[in-house]
Amino acid sequence: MHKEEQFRTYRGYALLEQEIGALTPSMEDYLEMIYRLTEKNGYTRIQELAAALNVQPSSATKMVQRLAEGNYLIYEKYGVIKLTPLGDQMGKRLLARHNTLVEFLKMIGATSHLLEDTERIEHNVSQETLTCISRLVHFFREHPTWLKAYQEYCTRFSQRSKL
Amino acid sequence: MHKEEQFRTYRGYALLEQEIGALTPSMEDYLEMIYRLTEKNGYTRIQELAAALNVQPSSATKMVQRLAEGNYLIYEKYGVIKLTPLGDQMGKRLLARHNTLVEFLKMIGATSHLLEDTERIEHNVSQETLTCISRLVHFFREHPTWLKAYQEYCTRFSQRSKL
DNA sequence: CATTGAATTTAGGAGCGTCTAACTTTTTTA
DNA sequence: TAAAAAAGTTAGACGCTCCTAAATTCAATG
Repeated sequence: MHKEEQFRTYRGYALLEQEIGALTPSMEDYLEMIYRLTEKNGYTRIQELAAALNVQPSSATKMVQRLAEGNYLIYEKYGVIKLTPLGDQMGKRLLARHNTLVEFLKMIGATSHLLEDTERIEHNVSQETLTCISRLVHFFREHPTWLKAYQEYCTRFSQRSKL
Repeated sequence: MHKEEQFRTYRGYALLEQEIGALTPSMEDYLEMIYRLTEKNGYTRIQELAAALNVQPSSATKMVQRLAEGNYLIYEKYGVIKLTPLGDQMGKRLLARHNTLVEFLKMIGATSHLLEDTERIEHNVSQETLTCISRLVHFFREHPTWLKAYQEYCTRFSQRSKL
């Protein structure tokens, strides 16, 4: 009746993804950051990466080695990190996804945990959902009046809850 | 300059949460499901829970023991699972969060991975963001014309991309 | 009430992603 | 160019959550 057989735990979905060879959330984080850091000079280094992500260099080394195995980047011991075409493409997509979510959250007024919410949500959104969100952003951009109406609606709401 | 020091990996945020004693995503999944299953009879059992979440009974046992330690539920070996007031309150909140996200995703047309996206996003949304999303849902409910406008906007979009 | 079968628990192992500590390599500096 | 400092690697440990296999307890049946 309730078709509840389909439910999985959070971990369960993560394991499913693994099976189909997808990037883990952490791999996505590293790749996205490498893409950012790479924009300036065409490469980045372990330390810069580790600092940007708030992890220890040893963690960065390990992950970079994994990403190199997956052909997302070129890396030799003690050397420089460069993206392959595959990694570059992936990084671009990850960054675009990130930015779409930032725009969306800003738009709806969810700004105080903006970075954290984005970082956490981005790994958990299907392509389809991302497309819908992107359209919503564009829609409101093209109809600023309605966006304003929403924002006023929010203001009224929060004043009411102060009573 | 770029204030990138604040970035963390997905794992990094998870570890931060642990430190402040929050529930892990998996704990939330179990609690939410126990809440659902409990609605009917006031209790549930290991097996029912495991089946509903697509995990092995041994995994469910372990987690239930952890949740019992955290005072979210009452459980004795080989017995029945019942929520404490704390667990009940938490479960209610988790389910409400789940439902809010479902409504939102439906509204924007992200329906083909509805369950999975919801399950994955729900653990990663701050209270503030959830509030904003909830308001957006209510806003569109009160202004069905604008919702329809958005949906038509989407239709136009997808037709364009078919060309 | 003894047996059988279902439900549950325990024990132990695996992968992920983090850490610390110790070691190695590279770079800088004097 | 030799010593010191910085950068990077390796090894080993930990917690989370899952699994399988084996042991245990409970419930049902004859």
